Amino acid sequence: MEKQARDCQVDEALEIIVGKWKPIILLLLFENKVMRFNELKRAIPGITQKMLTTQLRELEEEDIVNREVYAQVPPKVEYSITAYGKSIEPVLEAMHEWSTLHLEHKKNKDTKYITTHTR
Amino acid sequence: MEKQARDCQVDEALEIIVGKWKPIILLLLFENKVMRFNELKRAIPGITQKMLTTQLRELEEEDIVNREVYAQVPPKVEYSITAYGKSIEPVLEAMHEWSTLHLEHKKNKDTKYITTHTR
DNA sequence: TGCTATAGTATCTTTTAGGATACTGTAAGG
DNA sequence: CCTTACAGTATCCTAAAAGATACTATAGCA
Repeated sequence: MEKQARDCQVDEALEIIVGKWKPIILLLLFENKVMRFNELKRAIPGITQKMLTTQLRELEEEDIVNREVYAQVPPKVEYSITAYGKSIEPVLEAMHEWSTLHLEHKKNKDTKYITTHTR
Repeated sequence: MEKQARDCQVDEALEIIVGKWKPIILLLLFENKVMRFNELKRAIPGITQKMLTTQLRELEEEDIVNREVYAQVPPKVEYSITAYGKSIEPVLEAMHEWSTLHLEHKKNKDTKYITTHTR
């Protein structure tokens, strides 16, 4: 039953990355090192405050993202990737590379479909 | 706005792999090359027929998995990874590796927690 | 004659993720 | 005194994913 064991481990990684906004949050933090809450919000069109909060909390919970609160008014909260969080970058990169390939593959299928069924 | 472009591409990969049973299905097919429907079902404890069917159909749709039907009774249907599907293996592997690390990381956190709060 | 194996469908219900909207407190600036 | 920026909560609602359960056809076997 070693197959199940392996599966569980893949699921572990998935749980971190899955979430509609997590990949983009991580990519932004990898690029910019440190970002404030509203900075992230502005950089991610379409996200609501609630969604940004919950996704960040989940990433924080898993020790991927660091949250630093400054005792100021108006509030200032900075997010960054933890030392441990950096270890996930290769996974994002593998996915990014494959996605590029996949988009290409889909494009070709579509083209084929169109030329086959039109004249 | 190159950030959004990158994000979209990661999402592409995620859509393929996400689905509660897709990783284990893919891992099994990578290992065993060819498997019949019920063979998969028996290898994945807890999955229902409906779930197995829908997940396989989605993978087939994306050209990751091949479905071969034999005109027999009782039916015989064989599933395998397509040539294109093989290209996704590095992604699974990156995730698998990181997951191992992550489990280790979590274990350490838990241990720390326990020793800190008991006596 | 009934039973089994195979590879599914068809329905219905539950669970979870995601989203819309409104609200909070407080300092600085006009 | 009113408004803005900031970083959130609190509620409610919808849509999508997942799950439970029952059903299908048919050849071969005892």
